Amino acid sequence: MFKKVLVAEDFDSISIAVEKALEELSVLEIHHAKYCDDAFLKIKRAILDDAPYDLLVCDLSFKTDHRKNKLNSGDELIAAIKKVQPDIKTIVFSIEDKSFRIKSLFKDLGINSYVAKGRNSIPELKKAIQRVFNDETIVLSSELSYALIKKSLIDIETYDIEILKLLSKGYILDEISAEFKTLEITPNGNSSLEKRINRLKIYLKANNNVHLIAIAKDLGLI
Amino acid sequence: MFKKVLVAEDFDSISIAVEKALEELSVLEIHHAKYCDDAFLKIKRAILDDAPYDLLVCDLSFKTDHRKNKLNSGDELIAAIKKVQPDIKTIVFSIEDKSFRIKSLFKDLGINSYVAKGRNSIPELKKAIQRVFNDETIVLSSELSYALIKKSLIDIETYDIEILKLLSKGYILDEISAEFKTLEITPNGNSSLEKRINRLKIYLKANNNVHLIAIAKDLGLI
DNA sequence: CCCCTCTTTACGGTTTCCCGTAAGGATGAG
DNA sequence: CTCATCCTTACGGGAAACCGTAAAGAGGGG
Repeated sequence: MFKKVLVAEDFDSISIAVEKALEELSVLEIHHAKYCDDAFLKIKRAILDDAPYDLLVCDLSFKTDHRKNKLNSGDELIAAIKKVQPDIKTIVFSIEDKSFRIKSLFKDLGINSYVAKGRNSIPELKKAIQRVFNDETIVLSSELSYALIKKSLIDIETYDIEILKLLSKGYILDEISAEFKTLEITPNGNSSLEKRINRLKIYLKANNNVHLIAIAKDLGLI
Repeated sequence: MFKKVLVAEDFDSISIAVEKALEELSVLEIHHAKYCDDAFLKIKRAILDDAPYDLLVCDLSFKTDHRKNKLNSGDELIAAIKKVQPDIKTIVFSIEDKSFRIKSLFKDLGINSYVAKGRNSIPELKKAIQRVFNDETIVLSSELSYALIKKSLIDIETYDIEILKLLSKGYILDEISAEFKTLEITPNGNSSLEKRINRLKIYLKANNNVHLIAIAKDLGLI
């Protein structure tokens, strides 16, 4: 079994249960970080001490509070860690259940497993840890099917997200166009923006912009 | 200390930690429900058996899954329970941190304490349980201040929420007006609706309807 | 009863969205 | 080079939102 594991999770209520699970799997060294920055420091420290972590169990969203942090989400944390220790095994344990998000975790960040927090997630987490230890590449909690992930959303890219974000901030088309021009994002003509928004509306089955933003919020796109 | 406590919480990862905390407070009987409906049944059963619960520790949001439930949120659960056992002590343990929501829990549902899930929430929960046992009326986790609650949102009522919901579903003014007429909700003239939406836009500092819905979503109003 | 006030509704002008059509520009194949 | 195609942008007309003004209706006090 894994020897040295780091748990990055802000809620104490959850990390208590995760650590209990790890103990039951006979993990010897279990460390815990409540902030992404702390987690990253521990990873780097461990490398310097020549005793790197075998496994990272990581949440995605971290509550913001008074503390100022460089890394503010599990995504950023994993990306940073992969740069200093590319071979570390990673399991994401999160409430997020949007296929769009999960897919990108496997594709862009190369995580090994994803377990959704839920009614029976601790047993699932244990199974996932076991299977990652056995070098299975992609492991999903049973509540999620890989089929779901594959279908995913057609092609909503950063460009679309950017438009949606500006719309949600109350920008009108002219303003988005202007903003894109200063940021040198193309296309930035009103018509192109309209066309792109229209594509999104068709794809997400929205009647109008208001509806579109409501759906995008629900999907966690913005 | 309380003798018989019910924990209504869908995530196993969290309920494990809550139950551990209750054990440490020497609570003898700890029961647990993953669905609101189950929790309600247990409460009713306990009354029939002449051994009612002393305390309810309750989450607010419950993940929906395959199961069909009558009660789908902590709010509904508490409201239902208060009808059959008005004197039960209630502590809400939730991730929700919108003053608007929390205020209505105290005002409309008469809960005794609110603890926000966070980085140090289990010790806070323990303290809250202790203080509720000592009959203190309103107890908040230290991360929240009562001042915050008092100021709260001016007067956003069900009527406003209804409008916001319909807007977020892509309805246009005419459609909202028609809907309100069939539901016999007044006022329902286009102008009145406009005026009300405008009030919301001013209050929530929104530039237009799209912006307004984005903000309402962020605040958890819809 | 009338007057005052507040709420609800109606109306009109401007802005923005919405949607179809089409012109201009880039790219690649033949 | 020419043609076909795709992408970007422009334009225009109708629908909806936006915003100010004002009329109609409801309720309360004197």
